[in-house]
Amino acid sequence: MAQPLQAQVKNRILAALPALEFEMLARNLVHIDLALGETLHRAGDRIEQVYFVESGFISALAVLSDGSPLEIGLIGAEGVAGVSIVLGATTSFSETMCQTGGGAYRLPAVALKAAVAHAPHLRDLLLRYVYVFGVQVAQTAACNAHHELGQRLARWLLAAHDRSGVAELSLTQDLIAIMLGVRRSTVSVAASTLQRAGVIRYQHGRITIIDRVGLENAACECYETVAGEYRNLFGEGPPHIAPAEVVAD
Amino acid sequence: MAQPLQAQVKNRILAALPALEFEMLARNLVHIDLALGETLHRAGDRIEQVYFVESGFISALAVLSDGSPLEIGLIGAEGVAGVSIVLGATTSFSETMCQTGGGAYRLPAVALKAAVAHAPHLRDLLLRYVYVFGVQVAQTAACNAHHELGQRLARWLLAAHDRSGVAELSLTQDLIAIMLGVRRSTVSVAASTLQRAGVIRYQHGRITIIDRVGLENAACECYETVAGEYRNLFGEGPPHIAPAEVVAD
DNA sequence: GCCTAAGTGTACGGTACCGCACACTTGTTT
DNA sequence: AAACAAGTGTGCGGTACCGTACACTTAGGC
Repeated sequence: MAQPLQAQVKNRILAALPALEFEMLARNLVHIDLALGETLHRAGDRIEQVYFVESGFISALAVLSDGSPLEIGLIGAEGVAGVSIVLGATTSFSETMCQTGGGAYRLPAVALKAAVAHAPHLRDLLLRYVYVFGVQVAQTAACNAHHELGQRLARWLLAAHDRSGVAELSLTQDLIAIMLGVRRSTVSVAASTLQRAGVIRYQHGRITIIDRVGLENAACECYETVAGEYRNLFGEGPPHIAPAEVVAD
Repeated sequence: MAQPLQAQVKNRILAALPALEFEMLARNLVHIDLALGETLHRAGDRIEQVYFVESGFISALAVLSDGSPLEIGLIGAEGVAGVSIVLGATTSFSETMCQTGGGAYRLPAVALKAAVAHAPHLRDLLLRYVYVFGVQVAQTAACNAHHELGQRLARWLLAAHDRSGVAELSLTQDLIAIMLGVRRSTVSVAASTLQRAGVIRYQHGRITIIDRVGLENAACECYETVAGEYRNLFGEGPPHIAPAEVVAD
């Protein structure tokens, strides 16, 4: 398991670091494959490792005492799972799990904490990421209270599309329903509406985004609000980015 | 307007600082009175000042594009409004406004940024506060999706009670309805249920908490989850703190 | 090809809250 | 004391989603 070359790293935080700071981490970065459904952090457990996502995306979930999880944010190649250790947290409030299969660079939490103390660019980037992720969570709170499932579903699909970079996602309605905190049958109705409108297509755990613009029109404002914050994270992007390149909502 | 003496400061972050670090801020701290309904930061505006709350409490609101606000978090004497500048943000995502009347120490954002660079305890405390506030927001997202208004109302009243430290609050059902993102008439029903149960009493914009334990029983788990995080913020408190002393959810 | 599990469509009574309206009560102003 | 604004209780049709159940379709293993 050789050290990664920064030029080959897809994670945008790692890629944006000055070479010197990247080298501080590189020794401890281990590339791992993420299986579909794999849990990275369990709610309440110590954060031993952090994960710089390379491909696929990760859900951060709040787990209520009755055991029902609910998604509070998505993490893709723009981010890190377990980043709250840079705020001084030692345990994980949320559960983080991979929804798609993918890859990530794993780094011991202690290594990140140590590096942050001597790598100002890394620290600033991570703190800015914390901020943007916080915006995502806050917008989700408002969205959950105010917007209908059809809009929320469209928003979520867009976010998943942005992060995974692929138009065909392996996702069951069952899973989506858990993420959004609604019945599976409710998702079924909303999804078939989107399908009839021709913006998505799906069969048996495979959702394909056909008409991205149509999906954006079907989504609530929350998508664009959060997407704008993410665009600012790594400096201004072009006004319109190809879907697979976008890092958004 | 003399410099504040640290011993007299009620804000828990300022009070917890080493004397040396407090002195770095003291020159620029200005005590101000917060009027009921006063807005401290407007969504999207630059953060020019931050506010270390001394008394009363402040709501952080997400404002949707249709103009409807929704509360994402409460800030009391345990916290700071505008703290996201320590994450590198320059503008405010949320709107912050005072719900109660109260007081705060105002500090120019640039002064805080400058101090943070040379005051490690201040920086660590602020980052930990950011973390706990984030937990509050995340729990609110889940709560909005899953819990009924009766529970959410009880949770909110407990949080307001903790932060203000007084059992009698000047709050109309109208205001609460906006915070919780529901109709005023829905609050009316839930509130009168709590009143009939004898846990609160209210008339004409004045709510009194009579039975705190009863209120805790009526609230969802979200109260206690977040309260626990806040207890950890300044080190472990005693297992049971007198209501007026609690800094919670 | 057949069997089974996984995934999806649909139905149906029930409930929480919406959206709106209006009457009533309380405190304040003059 | 009268007038008024602010705050609250209540009603009522409408809707989104719950909770649950069941039938149907598709993919994959044998």
